[in-house]
Amino acid sequence: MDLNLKNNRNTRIWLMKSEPDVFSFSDLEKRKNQKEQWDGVRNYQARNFMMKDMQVGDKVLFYHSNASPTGIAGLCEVIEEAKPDVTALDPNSEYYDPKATQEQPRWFAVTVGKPQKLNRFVSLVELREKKELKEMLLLRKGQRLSILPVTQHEYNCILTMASSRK
DNA sequence: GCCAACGTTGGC
DNA sequence: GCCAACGTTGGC
Repeated sequence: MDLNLKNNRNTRIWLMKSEPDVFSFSDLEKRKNQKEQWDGVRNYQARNFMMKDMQVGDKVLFYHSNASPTGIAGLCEVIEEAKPDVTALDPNSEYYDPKATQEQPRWFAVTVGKPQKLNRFVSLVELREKKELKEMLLLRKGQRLSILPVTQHEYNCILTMASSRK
């Protein structure tokens, strides 16, 4: 499976999926200081993006998954580097991982903030219709990773879509 | 709710 | 290390 997900230092833009029923873009806007640690990720590839590749200042497309409609709900930024995801240590958390310990936290998460509204929601259906986005990882069959790198070109294209009418 | 397409687990 | 069984993701 060649998804071209290798470590890429030029990557400064990411797409992060969240189920709006759990945590939506407007939830981020309402948070104190408008920031939130991206906890609950329990996939190593997504974790490694947060631990190894994401840097403070990276741009993030906030994507609503498992929703109607699904799509890009807003923008935000990485504002703190990855730190231990303490929900893994909490037996009462739905994200509890018995294999995680204080010494070996196992799961890490960046903190995102600076939510920035888009003129409008850009749905997955619309993204699929764009020829320019044909190669976008999000749109690949079987791609389920909850954190994905986005190219500058894809980012620009989506911002243009969001600032213009359907 | 269905189910394709993944990822993870654990026996061997 | 292989791989079947199982669990999860996420669009529809």
